[in-house]
Amino acid sequence: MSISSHKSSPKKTRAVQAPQRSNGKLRVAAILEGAAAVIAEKGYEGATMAEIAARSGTKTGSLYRFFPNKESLADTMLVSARESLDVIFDRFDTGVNALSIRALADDLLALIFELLAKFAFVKLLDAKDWSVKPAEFRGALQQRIAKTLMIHTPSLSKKPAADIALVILLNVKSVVTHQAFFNASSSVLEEFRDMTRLYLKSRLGSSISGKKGIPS
Amino acid sequence: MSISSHKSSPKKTRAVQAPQRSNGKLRVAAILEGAAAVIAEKGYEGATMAEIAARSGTKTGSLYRFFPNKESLADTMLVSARESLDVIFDRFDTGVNALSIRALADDLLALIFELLAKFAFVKLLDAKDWSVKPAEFRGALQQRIAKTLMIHTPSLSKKPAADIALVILLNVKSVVTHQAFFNASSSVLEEFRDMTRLYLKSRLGSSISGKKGIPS
Amino acid sequence: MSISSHKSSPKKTRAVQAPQRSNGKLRVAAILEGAAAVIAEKGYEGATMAEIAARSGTKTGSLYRFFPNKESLADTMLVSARESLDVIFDRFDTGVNALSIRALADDLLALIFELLAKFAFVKLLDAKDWSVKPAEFRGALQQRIAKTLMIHTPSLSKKPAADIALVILLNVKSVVTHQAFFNASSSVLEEFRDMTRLYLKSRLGSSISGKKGIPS
Amino acid sequence: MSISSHKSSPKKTRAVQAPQRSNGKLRVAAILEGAAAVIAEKGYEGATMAEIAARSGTKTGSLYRFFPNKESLADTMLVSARESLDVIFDRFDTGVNALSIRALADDLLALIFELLAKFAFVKLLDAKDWSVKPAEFRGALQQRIAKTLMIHTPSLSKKPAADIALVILLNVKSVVTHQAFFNASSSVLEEFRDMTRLYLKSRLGSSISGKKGIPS
DNA sequence: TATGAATGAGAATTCATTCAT
DNA sequence: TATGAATGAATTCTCATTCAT
Repeated sequence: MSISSHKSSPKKTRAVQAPQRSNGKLRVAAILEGAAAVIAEKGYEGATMAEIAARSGTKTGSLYRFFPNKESLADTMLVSARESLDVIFDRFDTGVNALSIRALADDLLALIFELLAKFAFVKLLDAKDWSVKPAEFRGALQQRIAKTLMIHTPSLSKKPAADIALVILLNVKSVVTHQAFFNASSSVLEEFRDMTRLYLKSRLGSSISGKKGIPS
Repeated sequence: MSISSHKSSPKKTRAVQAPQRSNGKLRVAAILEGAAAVIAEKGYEGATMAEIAARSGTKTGSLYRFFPNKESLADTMLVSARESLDVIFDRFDTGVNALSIRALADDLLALIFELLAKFAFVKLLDAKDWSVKPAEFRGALQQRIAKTLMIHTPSLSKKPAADIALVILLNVKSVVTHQAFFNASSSVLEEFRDMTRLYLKSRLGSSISGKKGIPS
Repeated sequence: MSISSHKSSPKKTRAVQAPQRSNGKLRVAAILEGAAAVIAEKGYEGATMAEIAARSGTKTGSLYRFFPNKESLADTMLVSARESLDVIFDRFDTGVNALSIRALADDLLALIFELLAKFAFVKLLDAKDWSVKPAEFRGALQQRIAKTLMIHTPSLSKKPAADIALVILLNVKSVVTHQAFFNASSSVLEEFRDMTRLYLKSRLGSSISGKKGIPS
Repeated sequence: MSISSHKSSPKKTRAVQAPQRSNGKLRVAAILEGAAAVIAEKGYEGATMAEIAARSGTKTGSLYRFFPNKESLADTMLVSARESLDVIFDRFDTGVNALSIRALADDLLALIFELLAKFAFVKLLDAKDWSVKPAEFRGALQQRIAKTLMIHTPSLSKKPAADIALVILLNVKSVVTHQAFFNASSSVLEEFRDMTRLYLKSRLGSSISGKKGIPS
């Protein structure tokens, strides 16, 4: 997959190559890493190509060798993040059937929490988006959560699953962004975990099939 | 669009385009209003002094007669918003004792929702803050919510009240920012209302003092 | 007429004002003059905003106060040139009836020559155009010449008049650009004058109405 | 598209995309060809080394193995074009004696027209030159035309021959650049052909030596 | 020898802030 | 006092040219 496979808006078409030497691959990796860091910190608009370059040990000119513009650089980050999604969730789904609702809430929260930490740059649902890609990513994540919910509770139909997934996602997001501001290891996480348990029990618990553990 | 028309927002003196014989107070008010509008729309970084001036019926030069720089202008906006807080909440507190937990959840949600709509410029908990003031505002809002909770449930002590307040605040924030992206009339609002009810019942309901209405 | 009245391509819409203080008007005039000089010398692409600014005694930032971008700056030059056209030609038309064909050729050539010298920046029919404006200007000039020809020789119909006008225009252009390269006061001008006489006689002379002087 | 298919252009070895085991000569030829194509299309400034490389089936790095810089690459192009001149004109001169003035005008025009099409990259007499080489090429072409004129009309002395040659050259140039802008099948070509006939008759016709065909 | 990759010097454009009238 | 105007620093993006492998 060529790095520059972003049709996006009718930007200029320049010859931008995927890296072909090991050196180049390293450089691209460094750039993506630097970009992730800077964007996570300052947001898309706030991140400057100069700082991304500096944090990658390059000069801006080199950025443009691999990415046609700032947008495509940020988009590429998201695309690769999206590819990790399935891997991570598929593994999670393996054991999901055995979980009590409470455990499901806890583990799902932890999983997504980790995910958002890893892909901090997403700044999910924040400010203005820089392209369609962030929305696509959010959508993909939501749907993936919904899928997992339906695996756990097969009686759940599509629409409510999507709704519940969104709520869970937003809950994690709340904690994440809050921690960014009050890095205090406050008790918020506990509160949200508890609230999510309550919520999930109310939504998934109606399937009286008591097979899954005893209610807390 | 308010969740439930609790209290229609006041007058709302629109910025005047026509030459405005400057009573300093009026001019400052117009500027703050213009700034609020522009920042709500574009965020702090995205807002330009030129546009703020235009939307206030002034010129950039005049902005600097009243505010030394962009940051102080935005900060002042926040400070004046913070002053409104007490007024609004004090009125709300009047009737809060009579509310069932469910009603408390609903009304509090509606109130904060309105508040965030009115002070949209805060872009609460979003991206990078431009100074300490946004955080201070968030803190003030959280504390004010906590105070109201303690009025409703006197047995509640400070720390848990603050935690609960934060959760409620973040819940509203989730709905607000989500709506900004999917202005779809999605069912998210319902979900969050319900979740908040569950959460509040679990947190405030332990005070068995059944005086407050019948459980839903 | 606002300076920035260029709808052109969907460029960003920034607040660009026409100058309102005498100082500003002077500055704009200086800018246009500087731009004309630089563009005449280096062409549109070759001209940098920095050099235009320098030659106008300004900084690039000020350029953008009056013109939203490079293109509109160049276009404005052309628009004002186009406005001069009618004035100049109308005066010329006054006496055109009395001219012999030979004199018509000579005087018309001289007039257009002067014009192109004055509006050297047009670099008529050269390289890539920067917008539609140059083509419009060329078209306007051609049509204006054609009109004059039809005044002189009323029997001339529209199409041939336009053709002849184009040839004359291109002849002048040849001389002008050639002189730019071989600034030698070579005899080219004489040659072209003579050729144009021959050509005009062949095209306009068929109207045997000998009223206009004796053939050379 | 040639005026009249006097001589179909030679082989025209297309640039090869496939890995080209570099016989230096071949590689250089491919580069020159690519450069000619790109420069003809975008002009000297507009042509990028990257695009020239791409169109030559090479990489920019290799360009610099054969040419020290962009200018020398373009210059070399011109030099090789200049060498073709004599070949083409010598063949033309063979039959030139038999031509009537009218035929001379027509054939010469056609020949130069083809030439300029073939060496389109010259963008003759356009905007700023990139070095002295373009001027030299123009001079060489002019002199070669003058030589042909003197072969046809031996009584013609050097200076007038040069003048006439320049006029003819500029006439073709006018048509060429005009067509670049109004690719319309306009009647300009006819007009210029006719004008050139008139002009040549006036300049060469004085040598009453009626040997050459009947006047049209 | 061929060629990915690196880079430094611009270029256009934006904007907060200052200042003269 | 109000406000046009001036400007310098920053930002995105481009490209000829150099270099290491």
